[in-house]
Amino acid sequence: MLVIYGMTQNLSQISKAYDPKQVEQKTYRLWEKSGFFDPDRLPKSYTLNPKPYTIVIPPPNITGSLHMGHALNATTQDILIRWHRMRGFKTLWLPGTDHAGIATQNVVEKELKKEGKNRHDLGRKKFEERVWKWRGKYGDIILDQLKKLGASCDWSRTRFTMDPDYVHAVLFAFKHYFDKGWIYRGERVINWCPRCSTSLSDLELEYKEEKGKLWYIKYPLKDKKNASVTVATTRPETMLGDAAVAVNPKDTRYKSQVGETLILPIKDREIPIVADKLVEAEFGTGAVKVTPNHDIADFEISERHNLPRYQVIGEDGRMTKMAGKICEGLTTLECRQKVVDELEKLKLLEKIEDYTHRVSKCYRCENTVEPLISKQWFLKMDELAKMAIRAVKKNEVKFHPKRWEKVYFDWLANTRDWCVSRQLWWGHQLPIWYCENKKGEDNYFLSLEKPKTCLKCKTCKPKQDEDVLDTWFSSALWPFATLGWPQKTKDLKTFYPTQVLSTDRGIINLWVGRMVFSSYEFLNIRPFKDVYIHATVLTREGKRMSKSLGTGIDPLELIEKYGSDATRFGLIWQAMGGQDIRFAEEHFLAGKKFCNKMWNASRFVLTNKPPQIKRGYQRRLTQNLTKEDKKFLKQLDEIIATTNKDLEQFRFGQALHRLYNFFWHTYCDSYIEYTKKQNSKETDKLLLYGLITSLKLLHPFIPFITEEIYKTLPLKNKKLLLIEEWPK
RNA sequence: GGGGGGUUAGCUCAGCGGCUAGAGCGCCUGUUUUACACACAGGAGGUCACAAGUUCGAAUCUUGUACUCCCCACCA
Repeated sequence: MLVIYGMTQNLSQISKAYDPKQVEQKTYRLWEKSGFFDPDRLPKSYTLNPKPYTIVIPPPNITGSLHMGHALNATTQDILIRWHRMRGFKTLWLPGTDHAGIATQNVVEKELKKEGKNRHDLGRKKFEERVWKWRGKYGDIILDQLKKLGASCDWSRTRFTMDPDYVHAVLFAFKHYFDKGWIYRGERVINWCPRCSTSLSDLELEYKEEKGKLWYIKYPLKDKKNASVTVATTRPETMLGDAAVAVNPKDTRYKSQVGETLILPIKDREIPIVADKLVEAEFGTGAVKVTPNHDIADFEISERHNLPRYQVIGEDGRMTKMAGKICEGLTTLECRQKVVDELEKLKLLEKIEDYTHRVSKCYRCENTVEPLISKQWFLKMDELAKMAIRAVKKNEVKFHPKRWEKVYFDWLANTRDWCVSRQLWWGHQLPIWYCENKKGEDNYFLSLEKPKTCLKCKTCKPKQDEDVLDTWFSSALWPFATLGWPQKTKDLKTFYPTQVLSTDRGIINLWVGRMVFSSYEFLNIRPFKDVYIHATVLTREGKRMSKSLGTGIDPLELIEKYGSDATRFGLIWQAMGGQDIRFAEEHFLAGKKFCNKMWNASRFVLTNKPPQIKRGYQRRLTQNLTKEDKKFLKQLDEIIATTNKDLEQFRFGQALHRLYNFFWHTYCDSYIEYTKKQNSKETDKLLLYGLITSLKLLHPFIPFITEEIYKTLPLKNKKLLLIEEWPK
């Protein structure tokens, strides 16, 4: 019989092997019940030194379920959070989810498709209701999964980007930019996904190499019989919308021909030859067809040369009336064949070459993106981008590892104005209203509420713009909108700015940059001090993990198999600061073994007449100790120091390796073995003290088992390890 | 086209100017030594991608080469 934690327990009751299933759920409930995830409910000692420490979680999509990236990122953040909480900071980890406009809309549309319906059958309102219903059912699944991992988020502060308060913040921000004159409506060639019927930003594209052809087409000169200029194109169907042929101004082959007129085949339209620096003389024949409405580069050329515009492809991805009778209504691919056939008949097809090129795809549905001219809303980026650059240049925001700032700078320095409108139904609808009576460009106004009367004509019932905002427009406000902005809330005052943003390298520009400038614009302060870019988890073969390819690994299966602590261990064990980690299951096994080792070492210490020591017991070098004791104390001091240092520098893997080594070899192999031959009260105390310290140091990494063992320690006035004092 | 990683034991990775190059997993031999066989004791296994250079000394620094992965970009 032995006395553990104030109650009598049989030795046989303590299992020889550690079983995470017996511990993890139970322990998580204990933490939740304690309320200590909520910084306002932390014990008094935490309010004496009210230094806040805040991390906002990168809000996962409501379509998501936990994948390896989330698991690694959540563990990383939880380590930082638990470490700081134990160090006495007023610690907040704020969770939440993102409505993820296009992604979620697609999921619900797929569901509808199974019922043989589409969103237009329902209508906008019913469709939105349907998405809300979907969200209610599946929207928080991933947050529940994070709990399985041990994430110590303050769930009472969970936010969603479509919460009423959050919607208000988004519209408030839009109005701010609008009033400043930074929001404008314009016609541009944008990336259009015909399947999703929406515009996409450049960052929302994915590229795929595709084998195609390069067609060489002769465009006859108007005034010279039998003479022509040959252009090369991968998309012959777009020639129906050509407005010119362009050559490089320095290209001697064409110099004399600039200004002459060509006859566009099939359409028999007269088009000029223009000189533009964008054209590369080396490509194809050095002469390029210019299709202003269906190519971003061509649009720019057309602006410089004042060319007319012909819209030959519609938003449905089919050829328009303007394409001509023989092509109208055809898909672009059907039309391509038609055009090629016609050209052959006219003997204007010089040659066809095989050609592999990059095709833009929608990042959500993988359909080929169609560049189209369209009226969209833009946010001026020049000032904002400058702010974002300055913040990092002045070290107010730091990237870890540092090299990622280059990705950030490169994008910001070259970015165009941000197309913030999306033709979706799920999202924050633009607070723009159109007058029914007024014509022309000055026919709209902004109103956050539904206007009672039209601000333009005072008589009509204005119609709201149907577009919604880019989902990233709302996530750009995440760090402060979640804390109550634009209201001057207590939370905002207490917890803002946040300390660390931990995220994936894939969204440095999509998200991080935009949060930085938003924060400076609205609060004149950085949103976070450190941006930690965590490793990307790849397959064992070094390929991207992908659900659709079936190469993904489900972290929940790992938790099931090895336990949550071992899963965290396995991820962090490999997170050495490099960019990629290949999935290797043996590291999770190592985690499981390590937990077992801790379990048994603790069993040994606690079943061998453990000494009674006080909770705040601090052993320091004194003359009463043996040589071995002193050595161990020194090693203990060292591991405390290196753990702190590693964590300060985001060296999570290194910290864990050192702790592993310390616990297994220094503590178990060396010190425990030594104490077996030793009969000294001081040594026994030190042995227990060493265990306590190890539990504390390891708690941020493997919180469940350390908490469970701590529970059984013979300490007076014990608290949860969750809020115990970090070793000094 | 531009940029950034990587190449070290069978596998996944540390080490990034200086003791016989390390860990986990795997493998081999032994041990049921009363915390742990998810363990312990011991062991095999590496021209640190290649080449040249700097240095008293290089896996570590420089340059080049090869292979590989990832970003970005308006080569139609």
